[in-house]
Amino acid sequence: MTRKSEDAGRSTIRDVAARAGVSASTVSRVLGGMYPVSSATRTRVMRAVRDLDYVADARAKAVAGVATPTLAFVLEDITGPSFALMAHGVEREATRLGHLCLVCSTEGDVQNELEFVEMMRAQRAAAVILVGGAADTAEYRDRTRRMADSLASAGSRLVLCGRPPLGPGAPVTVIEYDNEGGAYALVAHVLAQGHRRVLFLGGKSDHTTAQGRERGYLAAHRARGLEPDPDLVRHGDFTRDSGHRLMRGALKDELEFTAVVAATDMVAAGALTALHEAGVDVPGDVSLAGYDDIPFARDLHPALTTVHVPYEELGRLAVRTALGRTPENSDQHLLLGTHVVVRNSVVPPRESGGAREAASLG
Amino acid sequence: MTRKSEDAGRSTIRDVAARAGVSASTVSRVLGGMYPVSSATRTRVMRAVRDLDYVADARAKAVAGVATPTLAFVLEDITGPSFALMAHGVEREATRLGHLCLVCSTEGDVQNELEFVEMMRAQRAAAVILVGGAADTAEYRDRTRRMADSLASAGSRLVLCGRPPLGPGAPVTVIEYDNEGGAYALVAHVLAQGHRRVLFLGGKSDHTTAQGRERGYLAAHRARGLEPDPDLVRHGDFTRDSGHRLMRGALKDELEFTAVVAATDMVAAGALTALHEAGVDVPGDVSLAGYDDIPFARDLHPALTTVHVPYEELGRLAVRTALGRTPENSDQHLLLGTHVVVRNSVVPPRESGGAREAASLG
DNA sequence: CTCCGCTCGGGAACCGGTTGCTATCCATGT
DNA sequence: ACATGGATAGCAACCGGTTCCCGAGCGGAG
Repeated sequence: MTRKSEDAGRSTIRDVAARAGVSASTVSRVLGGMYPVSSATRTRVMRAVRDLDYVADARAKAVAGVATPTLAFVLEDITGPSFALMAHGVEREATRLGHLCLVCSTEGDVQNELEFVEMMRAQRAAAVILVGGAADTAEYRDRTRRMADSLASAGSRLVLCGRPPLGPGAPVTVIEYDNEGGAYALVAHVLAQGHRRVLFLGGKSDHTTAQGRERGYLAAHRARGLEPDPDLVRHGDFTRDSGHRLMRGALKDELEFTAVVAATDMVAAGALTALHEAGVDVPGDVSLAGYDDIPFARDLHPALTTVHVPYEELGRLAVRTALGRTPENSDQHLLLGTHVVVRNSVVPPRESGGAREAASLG
Repeated sequence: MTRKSEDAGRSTIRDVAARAGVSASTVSRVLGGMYPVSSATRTRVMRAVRDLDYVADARAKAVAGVATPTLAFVLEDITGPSFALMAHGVEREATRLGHLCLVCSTEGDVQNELEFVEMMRAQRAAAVILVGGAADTAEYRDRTRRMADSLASAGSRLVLCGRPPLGPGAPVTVIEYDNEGGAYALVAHVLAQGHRRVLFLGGKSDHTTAQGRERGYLAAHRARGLEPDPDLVRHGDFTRDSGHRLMRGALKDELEFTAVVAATDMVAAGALTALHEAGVDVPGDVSLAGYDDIPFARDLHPALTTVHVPYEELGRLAVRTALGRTPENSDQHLLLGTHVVVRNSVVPPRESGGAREAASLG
């Protein structure tokens, strides 16, 4: 009868006070715990709190100066495995540090991003983490710079996570991974197996992540004194469907190659399926490599050789750095390492063969 | 010089008022837009707002009665593909409806869940969405019921999404999908191909989602007058590693079967890899089916026959229903359909053969 | 028997907004 | 010329908390 029968909506601290026969200040103090209160009073108050199922309004507390620290992260689409990994890292670390965690997916729309950052400023979020590559245009830098300043002047902080850094002096924390280096190492590995015509299935050509991986591809060739045939690099996006489409196109064009390097594991997965559909054996006829080392990579058949990116760690680091209190490290820029993980999808080429013959036999 | 030179932290509405030479009320009104203000005043105020880069504190607004609607969802681990899909649906629909979106992953810890729900109550979230199966114990019902009441009395709402429903009368919205039905249809399909010994790789035996799928497996057999060999159902969890381990175990035990039904696509992926490793051909020697229809399922080789679950729609519906204003539909319970999607991993069994012989030959 | 200091609780101001009520100004209508 | 009223802007109260400051009661020391 007593317990929670008198709901009728959220109760205030004054309701509790009235029920306990004390003042609101006293309730606040026993809940705060940092103030001497007689145990009799404490008991009465606690009882009233339980009876009313009272929880102090976090927004009101915030206004009064006792904020619930909050942090936001925005990505394009949480559905992508590598994004999900980062999100997980961010979320874990944030809650470990006692922060609430707001998400927003922009679906690639700049306008959404802008609006969301504005909301976060209104929420007085401790930090806003922008995740994932983007086109590095002047407009991008300008816009992002403005967000950074705006956030900074509100006592908040912008974090760029795997996203093109701004010029120096911007109040921004940047966490990246060695994107180009990973691609370089991977392609070097493929080349070392003896492949000479390796097809590159890239992403959008203005997307910095895609660019970095393509640069690695080129650099690895040049380091061996090779100049890759321009016909061998094709552009799409980072989706599974793009890999499938691009691969089918390459097959139809009767392009000659003995290995394929995909810009992401998703692209590789699509490409692999297209290869299977065309009757091309992987890695027998054609070797295949991916990028990201998403959990699924090892369950592809053959298990995918790829480059490991510490996505979850990236996310964790992003929040730890953003929330790091030391003021001297204000404009940090971190770079995490990547490494290739060798599985079964890349082997030396046959003396003769490759995609063209395999497909025409199929 | 003028612009944003006078940062020094967030500015208040009174700063803006002072700079524009008006009162705080006036600033509030021009920002609110719903009150007649002379255009001269409006201009001065807007200019001050821009100069100071002012954004009203959302928490203060909330206290004053103009809340930013917020909604929370909590899941075990956003890294799982089906969870990610639901998260995406939730997030999309929430922002479409103008809500902010808080996340929390519990890592399976009940304590975390409880604490988070309490925070959400303090935040006055419009709804809290609990995602993913759980053990349906008395303790679970009791605890969840308590959360529901607590939230309800604070004017909020608990949504159970793919999670065991409470008894009637609980102030809860439940969104489920036809878990057992999907499994039934899938196993019926496998049986219809002629398989008689089908191995079931299940999840935790107290987990309701796992139970539902297992019930479907059993029911499909019985509908045909078959009683499956108890040795053919094995329990693990819903991870890729579990599938791998279970499959290896079954192979080592020289269990006889011609088809495998995995409780999730992840489990199927692990099992498939184990099968490949043992030199068993899929679907030649053994057929394989999964559950969830995660995007990756069709890039497995062979492309995985599985049952499609409308996860994203589930998430969208969860928020739409939770936020649905009609008060008559207070204790809603929705059930979404599932359907099997036939790909290449299930074919009729060979006259003789199956896993045992294939493995011993390999 | 005072006086002092400590413990404990209440009143009121404040946080950063919103909004009801009121006062002023100015342009009409007659 | 005066009443009338619409358009604007300001004052002050309020939202739900926290905390500063102060006073009351009480026990021990001098």
